[in-house]
Amino acid sequence: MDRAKWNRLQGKGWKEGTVAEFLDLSPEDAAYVELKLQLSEAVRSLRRQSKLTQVQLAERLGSSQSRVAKIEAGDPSVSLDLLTRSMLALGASKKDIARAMAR
Amino acid sequence: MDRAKWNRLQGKGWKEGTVAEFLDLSPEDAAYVELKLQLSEAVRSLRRQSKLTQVQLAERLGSSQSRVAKIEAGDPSVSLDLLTRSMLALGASKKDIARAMAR
DNA sequence: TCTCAACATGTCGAAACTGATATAATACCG
DNA sequence: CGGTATTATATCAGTTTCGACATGTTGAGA
Repeated sequence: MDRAKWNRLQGKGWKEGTVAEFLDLSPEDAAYVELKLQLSEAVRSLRRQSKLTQVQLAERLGSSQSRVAKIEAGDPSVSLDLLTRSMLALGASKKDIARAMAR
Repeated sequence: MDRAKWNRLQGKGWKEGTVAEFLDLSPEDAAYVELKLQLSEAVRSLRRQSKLTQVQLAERLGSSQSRVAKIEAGDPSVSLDLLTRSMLALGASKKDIARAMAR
């Protein structure tokens, strides 16, 4: 998976949109991108449901507000590990995470 | 999640066993460890089903045999990202990955 | 036994990811 | 309007994870 390609994804708007078959991504790469985006959406959604600010989630994570913002923005510098740990920090179970990924 | 703690997990046998409530891990940390171990098992299982050697999977991944061995050994130096990309390289879908995680 | 393919383990420099910091938008309320 | 809380974006040095390499172990077949 190419870094530059991933970055181009960021550039465009594609807020709401479904996915990224709009670039020449292999099905594999597309699935990987989707997985990360779905988790980032799930984090934002869960955090809001929990009535937490980004600062508060950052505290639970031992991280910073700016990183939480990046997590939720689908920033390419955010790993699946961090996305997953964010879900767990919000009280999500393995099943919850699996559900968010399978969507 | 403490690095040293994760390393101690490696030390003990606990091959087959269910999980890691045998150390003082928070439910969160335990879930994170479980996720990684479940995926590493899924990778090995899928690779064998596909009749591939570690070298062949490494080629698909653009990686090396030694890293694939670590992936399947649940080595702490292996990220969820790499585990996930391994599953995808083996043809797994998002749902397949979710299934492996929810187990 | 010897050979060979498959797998395991340790190490290292390079690349990716991280928290922190600074600073800029945005939004709500007085 | 100013003030305050929340979120967004950029940058950077420290850490983690990476592929690669070297080397060791295992198991099956001759």
